[in-house]
Amino acid sequence: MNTASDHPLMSLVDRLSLHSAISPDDCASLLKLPFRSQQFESGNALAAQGELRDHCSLLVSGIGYRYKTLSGGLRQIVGVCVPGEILDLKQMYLHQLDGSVRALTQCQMVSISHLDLRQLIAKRPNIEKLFLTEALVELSRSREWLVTVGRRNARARVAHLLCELAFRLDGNGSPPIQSYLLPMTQEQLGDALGLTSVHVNRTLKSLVADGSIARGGRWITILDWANLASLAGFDSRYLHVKQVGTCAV
Amino acid sequence: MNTASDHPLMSLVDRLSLHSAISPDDCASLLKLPFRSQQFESGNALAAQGELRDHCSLLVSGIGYRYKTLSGGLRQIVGVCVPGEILDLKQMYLHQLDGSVRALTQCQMVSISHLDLRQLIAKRPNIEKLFLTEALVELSRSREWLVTVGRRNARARVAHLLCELAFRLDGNGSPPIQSYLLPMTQEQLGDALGLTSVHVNRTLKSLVADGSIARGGRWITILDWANLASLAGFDSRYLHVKQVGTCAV
DNA sequence: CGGAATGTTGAACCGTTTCAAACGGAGTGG
DNA sequence: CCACTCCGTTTGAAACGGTTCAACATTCCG
Repeated sequence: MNTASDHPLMSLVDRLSLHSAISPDDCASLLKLPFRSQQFESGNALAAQGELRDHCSLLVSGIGYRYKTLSGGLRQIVGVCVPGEILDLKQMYLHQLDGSVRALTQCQMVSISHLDLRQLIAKRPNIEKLFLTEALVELSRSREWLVTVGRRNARARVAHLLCELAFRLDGNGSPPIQSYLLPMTQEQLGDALGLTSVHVNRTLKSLVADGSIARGGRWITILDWANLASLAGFDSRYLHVKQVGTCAV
Repeated sequence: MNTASDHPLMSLVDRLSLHSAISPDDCASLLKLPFRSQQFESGNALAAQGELRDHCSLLVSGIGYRYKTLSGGLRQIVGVCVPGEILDLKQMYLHQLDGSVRALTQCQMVSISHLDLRQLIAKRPNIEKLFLTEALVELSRSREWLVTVGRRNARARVAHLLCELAFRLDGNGSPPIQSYLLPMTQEQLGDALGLTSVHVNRTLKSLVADGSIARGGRWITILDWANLASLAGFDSRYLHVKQVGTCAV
C-alpha cells in the first residue's frame, strides 16, 4: 500500500500524489534533487541551520507541529506535519517566515536548496502546480481547524482532531486507522484546540466514558468511528485525499 | 496611490503585486484574459452559476466573506475577501470545493474560464507562481486567524480583526486606515471570531470605553492605534504586504 | 533510585453564552 | 406623515462551559 522505497524524497512524491496526479517524469526529476539529511529529537525545532539558510525543509519521517506564540507566552498550534510535507514553502516564495515548527516524535528532515528547486521548476513547471495544490490542501485543513476552534465544543474539538489524525498519521491515503499512538501531550492537544490541558484530560475521559474511544496511556483506539465522527462533525472531504480504500466517512 | 484603471482584471494585478514582483509582460497577458462580469447584492452567494461552472471567480469590487456551516446550523467565517482575490482557486486545482463565499457589500465579480487560465499559465508559468504566493499569504492569514480564535480573549479578538481590516479594506498596501465602515454585522463578527453577537456588542463597547476606538453606527475610528494593536497582539507581518508607506506596526 | 515531565482529580471562579425584552433606524404602504 | 415591520443593536440576569489553582499520581528517563 505504501510506495516501497527508502529514497528520502520518495516521501514527497508519495504525499504529492495523494492530492494530484504526478507524472513519471516529474517524479524522476524530483528524485534527482540533491539534498542533505538531518535528524531531530522530539521537542526540537525543525529548522535548517546556518549554511542551509536558503534551503527548503522536507519532513521525511516523524511527526511535527506548527505553532505561533503570543507575547503573553500562550501558544497556538496551527498544524500537524506528517512525512512528505515541505515545512517552509512560504520562506521560498515570501522570503519571510511567521510561525515555527517543532518535532513531536523523532524526525528525519531533508534540506533542498531553493536554487536547485527553482531550476527544477523552471525545467518542469508542473512541479510548481503540485506545490500550489499542496498549499491549497493545507489551506483547506487550516480552515477546518478554524471551524473546530471557533465553533465546536470541547468534546467535538478533541474528537475532530482524533479523527483527522486517524486519517493523516499513516499518511498514505488509506482509510482512517483505528488505533494509533497519540504523538502529543495533553498540553499540546490543548494548545492545538484552544483548550486547557486540564480540560483536554477531562474531555478525553468523557469520550472514553461513552465508549467512543479507548485509551491506554497515549494509545488511542477508536471504538465507534461513526459515533466519533458524528460527534465531531467530521467530514473527511476537507483533507482532499483521493480515496483509494473503501472509506465511507 | 491606487493603480488608476477601470479594467476589472487590474484589481487582480494590483493584488498580486502586493505580495510579489510582477513583470509587465505577465501583467499584460493577464489583462488580455477573456472574462464575464456579474453583480451581486449584499448577502448573496458569490458563485458563478450554471454555464460558468468551469470558471474561476475574481472579486473585482466589494467585500465578501468565506464561511463553513456546521450540521447544527452554527457558522464559522474563515476569511474576508477583498478586491483582487480569486475566490475559488481551490476548485481549479482540486476539483472540489469546501466552504462558501457571500457578499458583505455589493460586489462585482468576474469569471474567467479554467481553460483560458490554464492556457495562459502554460505560456507564462510565472502566473502560477503568483497564484502560489497568493495561496501562501492566505494560509498565513488563516493561521493567524486561528491564533486569534484559539488563544485570544474577546477584546483581543475583536481588536485584532479591526486591525486586520484597517490594513486590508483599502487594499493597496498603504498604512492602515484609521477610520472605516465596518462591512459586517455584529453577528457576522461573532461568527468570524468564535463569539456571540451579544458578546461582540459588549466587547465593542468596552473598546470604546477605554478610548481605543470610537464608533458611530458601523463606522469605526481607531483612536489609539498603538494601544489597539498591542491589546490585539497585532503584528502586520503575517499579512505579507510589501510595505510602501511608513507604517511602524 | 531520584527528579522532571505528564497525567489526574477536586473545588472555586470567571468569561462567555443564553434567553428574553426593549430599542433604534430604514424602508414600505396606507 | 404616520403606522408598521424588519433587522440589527443594546441591555440585564441567570446559567454554563471551560479555566485556574493546587495537590497528588504516574510515567518516563537518566
